[in-house]
Amino acid sequence: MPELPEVETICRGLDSLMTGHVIVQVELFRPNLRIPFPPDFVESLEGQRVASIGRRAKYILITLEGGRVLIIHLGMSGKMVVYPARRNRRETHDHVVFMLDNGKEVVFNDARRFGLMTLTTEAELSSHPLLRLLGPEPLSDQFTAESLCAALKGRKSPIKTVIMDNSVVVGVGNIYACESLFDAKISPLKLAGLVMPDECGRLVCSIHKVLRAAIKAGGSTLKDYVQAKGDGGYFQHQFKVYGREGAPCFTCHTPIIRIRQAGRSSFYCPNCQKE
DNA sequence: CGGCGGTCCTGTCAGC
DNA sequence: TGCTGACAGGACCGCC
Repeated sequence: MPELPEVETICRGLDSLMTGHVIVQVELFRPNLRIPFPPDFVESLEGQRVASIGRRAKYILITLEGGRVLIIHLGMSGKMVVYPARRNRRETHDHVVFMLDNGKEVVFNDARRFGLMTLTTEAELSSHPLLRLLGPEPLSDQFTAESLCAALKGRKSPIKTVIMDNSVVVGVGNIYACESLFDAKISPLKLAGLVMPDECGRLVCSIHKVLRAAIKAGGSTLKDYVQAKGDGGYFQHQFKVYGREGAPCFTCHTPIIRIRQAGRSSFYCPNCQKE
């Protein structure tokens, strides 16, 4: 499932493919994804020209010239696949097809159906229930050592769980939480409220560094991620701890261990990462 | 209010 | 080979 770097990469791909083009036809192959499609979904999109493509957290935002905004979340397994021309048949788990005025098809395919699509307007975007309570973007000026410190104050959960909390900072999923904590040399088990200001500073720097590197690499490809233009990213080759249980730490050669936190796997080096 | 576990759904892989 | 259970990149909801 795409994390923020993947979503960012997909947005860039979709921008070059869709912006300026008219969506001539929309086909739905099921009545809902994680939530139902709005009743006017198809008619609101057909005939509309794409004005711009944006992103907030892991939500893809497709703004139409008429002022409506299509919100897309890819969930765990969703992908946007582009075909050069209309096809005769569908792939398994193709749920939504957008036909463009240049003949290309943009297809939303999502095996697990944790993804969603809905509509809003530019005016209501920031107060939309899905977006309203989101914390700062990790690569924005709003996410600083000071703001992170303030958000961690008094929190009794482990730091790893807290940086995955979208009200603290958005877009840090399981992979990049593990990788950022390794880079910052902080144990995922350390209680958030005990993370010191200098560690907050390191963690913010590490989140920046890891996300930027991943975006530069075009996202990470695991199993079922496909970039908007059909290419996979290659950041997975740069993982230092994620998925490396039992393998030697690249820094100190201590075996990487895996634990379970809030139902998710955490990978870390018990020697390099301090509590 | 914060934090945790359950849940949505399907596919894949390890182990027997 | 075939079955079973664990696990997978997210995020909401309800319960304590």
